[in-house]
Amino acid sequence: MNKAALTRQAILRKSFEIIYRKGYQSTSIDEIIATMQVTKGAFFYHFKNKEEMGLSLIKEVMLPNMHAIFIEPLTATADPLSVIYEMINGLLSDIIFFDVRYGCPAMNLVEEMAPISESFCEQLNFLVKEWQIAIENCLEEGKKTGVVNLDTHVKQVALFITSGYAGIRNAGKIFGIEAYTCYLKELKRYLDQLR
Amino acid sequence: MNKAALTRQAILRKSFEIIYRKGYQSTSIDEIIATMQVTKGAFFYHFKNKEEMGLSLIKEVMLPNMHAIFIEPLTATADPLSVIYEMINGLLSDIIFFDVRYGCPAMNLVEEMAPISESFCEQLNFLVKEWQIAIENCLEEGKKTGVVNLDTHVKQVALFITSGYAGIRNAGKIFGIEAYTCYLKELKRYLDQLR
DNA sequence: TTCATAAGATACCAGTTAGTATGTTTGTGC
DNA sequence: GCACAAACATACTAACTGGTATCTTATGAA
Repeated sequence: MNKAALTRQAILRKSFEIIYRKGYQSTSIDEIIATMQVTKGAFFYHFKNKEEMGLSLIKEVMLPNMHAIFIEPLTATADPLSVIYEMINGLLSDIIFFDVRYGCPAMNLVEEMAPISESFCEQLNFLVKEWQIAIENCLEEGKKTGVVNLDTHVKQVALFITSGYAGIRNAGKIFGIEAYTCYLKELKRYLDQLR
Repeated sequence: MNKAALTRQAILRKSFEIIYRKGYQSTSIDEIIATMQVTKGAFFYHFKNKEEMGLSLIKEVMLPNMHAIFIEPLTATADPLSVIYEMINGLLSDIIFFDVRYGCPAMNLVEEMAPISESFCEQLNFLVKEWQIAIENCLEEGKKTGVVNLDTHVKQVALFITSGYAGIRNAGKIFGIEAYTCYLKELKRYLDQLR
């Protein structure tokens, strides 16, 4: 990768870090470039404005990362319901990419930007839908092998699970990690009941 | 109520309206006062700064309102699980206080402010906890009358439900009301399984 | 060496932000 | 009708916002 591409990626990574903690709108370009060895000229050389940077951030940083963390675990060959539980459990246990105080970067962006930006809404819709479809496929597979009850509505369940995840990330912000462990117990009960 | 108190309340109501649509940090005092016949002097006469206004907004507008919309329905005398379902159904069907694009005012504030303000976090913790406890009591009552399965962990379930609600409000922002109806079906299934 | 372009630095602008300083009106007890 | 404080109104500031215009340096082909 050449120097220009490295600079661009560095800006995106740093932006992601700060936006995760402060939100998109409250993160200023000045703050982003101040915390790294990059100037405003460089920033606007790589992105025509703040919005283009934000959208690039979703496409080039979040989508690949989320794919690895959210969808990859679902390709495991074990019992689908355990696989789904372990994916959520893994997400909530991850303290490298996530912080209980700041919730989930993707869901935070949905909350903040979906209502006020069509472009953000589209990108985030795509991101979350991809996750849901992966869960649906996982459940469908479980139906075939007889692990998942045949009258399970996979779309409904997938939405129920992803919504629950978004919600517990929200609750974690006010209740701390105890909320996570409490939630996981009930999630397990819920998933078992789909057998 | 005297004129001063009316002015104060008018500021809080208008602030609530705008903050619901734009978020707390992105709502400027200038915008609040510009959309009503009040000046900056009046604003800072009633509130020492923006934060005090925000906290007053939670205490004096949201807490009473939420109490009426979130907790009141739970005091119905019907089957507790139906009561809980109808409360969530009522919340998601309400298009007077809520808009699918903007989600839930309370959960939005949690998402935005809990991570960056201890004071907001405390207030919102209190608000959500009150709701959860009302659900717990409702379930406990159901246990007594034999409607709710005795090995149900009421705390777990209450957290699971409130989280799900917060999450579906989030999902609604990107998927629209179809997400609500889809979610409600699975919620019903989930609640029935607690019998 | 020349020179064109990519990549980045510096300084600045116009608009917006929360907050303040200082004024004016309005109500209320006496 | 006077005193005085509560309840506002007006005008301002200092800091910050996204974005631009202009300058400088590195790179690589001819």
